[in-house]
Amino acid sequence: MQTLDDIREDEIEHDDLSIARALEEDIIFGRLAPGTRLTEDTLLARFHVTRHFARQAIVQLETMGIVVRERNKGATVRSLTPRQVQEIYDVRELLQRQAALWIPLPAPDELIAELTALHEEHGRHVESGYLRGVHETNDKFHLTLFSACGNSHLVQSIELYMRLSLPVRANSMSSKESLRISHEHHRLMIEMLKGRDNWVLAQLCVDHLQPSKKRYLAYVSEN
Amino acid sequence: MQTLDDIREDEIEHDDLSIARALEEDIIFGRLAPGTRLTEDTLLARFHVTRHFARQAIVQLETMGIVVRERNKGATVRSLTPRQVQEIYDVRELLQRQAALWIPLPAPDELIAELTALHEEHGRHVESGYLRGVHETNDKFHLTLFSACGNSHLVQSIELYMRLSLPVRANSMSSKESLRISHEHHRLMIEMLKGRDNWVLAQLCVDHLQPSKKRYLAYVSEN
DNA sequence: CCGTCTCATTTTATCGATAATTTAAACGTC
DNA sequence: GACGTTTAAATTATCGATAAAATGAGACGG
Repeated sequence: MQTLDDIREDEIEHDDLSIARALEEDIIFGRLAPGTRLTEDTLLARFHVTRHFARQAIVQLETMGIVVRERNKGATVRSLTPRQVQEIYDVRELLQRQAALWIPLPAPDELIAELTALHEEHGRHVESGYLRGVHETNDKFHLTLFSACGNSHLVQSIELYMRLSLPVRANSMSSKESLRISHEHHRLMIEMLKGRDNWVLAQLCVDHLQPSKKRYLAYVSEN
Repeated sequence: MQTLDDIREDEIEHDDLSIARALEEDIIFGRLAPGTRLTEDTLLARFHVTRHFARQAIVQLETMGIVVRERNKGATVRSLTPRQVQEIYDVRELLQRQAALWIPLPAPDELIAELTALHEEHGRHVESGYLRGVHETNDKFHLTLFSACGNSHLVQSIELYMRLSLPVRANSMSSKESLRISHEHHRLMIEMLKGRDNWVLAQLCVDHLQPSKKRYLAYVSEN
């Protein structure tokens, strides 16, 4: 397997936020396994920044919940027990269901248009196998959708839990079939936004979360 | 009014977390009004720590959500618009209701005992007018109660939103009458934990939030 | 061979100093 | 007197160096 030291990013200028984002991506694409140690010096070498920024990036990752830090011991990529996964998804479902219920239906045309555009881009990335794009448009699609509920704090919390479940969702990125199913779900959501039934929409949003959760739990139980 | 510069804490040794806690207290007791500027040098002088810790304390406060930072401009105590207050409380109610619904009833004796002890301490602080103690035992009471739901992530989010609503709850600390009402609510909650009806308990937990929210919204609308 | 006690190495935590940025005031011009 | 420009003060951001802590390897006694 590729180790952290093999990766170099010479050209780009990094600040702590862009480092955090890069590492976040490494995690979702499985380049950084849960439990991996994250030393300051490694980041320092990889991103060519001062200790200050490497450090800040790590505290960033900590507040984003995708890394855990122990005093005087440094950071490791967070690894989730099945119990934690269940807890996180229970809260995720709670938050996303409520957000869906709060969206005023039928949704305005601009929102439909915006989501449709994202949906099409998402589809293109799925077919071309460009995983980074899939991930980005997927998250943006959901965030845009849920923002329609009108409660920015709720959306922020949803975003937090999307990040917490990053390692869980990583698995599902590998199979094109599951990506297509996910894409189809999105289409249905847009359809529902044109209607008037919040409950169906909410149920759809909750169901949408199940596949990757189940796949992950099945995966860890057999290992 | 007392300004930040008037406060000195010479004796005590501070780290960034204890500074954050001290400032958190200042906010809930109204010593630090929303919108107040928080410069590093001020903290430096007040707590006699190096710039490093003052700085870390501020980023702590930022992630706790009780301070906002603008790049190259520093931090100010977060001030909430009525809209934001409404949003925060909507999510708070959602989270706390669900936590209450998830608590297995009837609750085990140890939990009842623990909560009863906290409840009595809370009562003593209310009567003696020791506000710091009231605040601490109050928060501990709710956290202990909600922890019984078995979902630590949900509890963490509840904690976050308790902090976000700090400025709102500050108002309610001033009147002993409202503290007594709150205390009575707690007693009822303990009673409900002995029973089997999650829905009544949940409703109680939601109702418990209303007074301070309403008082705050009424307060800002007349100013 | 096992434990445990140095000691060197690795890694994180802290510090003081300097650089960069913003803010506000002083100044001059029209 | 209003407006734009320059300068000085205040404040935050960044840096490199040093201190402190944890880790692991090897030495030593049992």
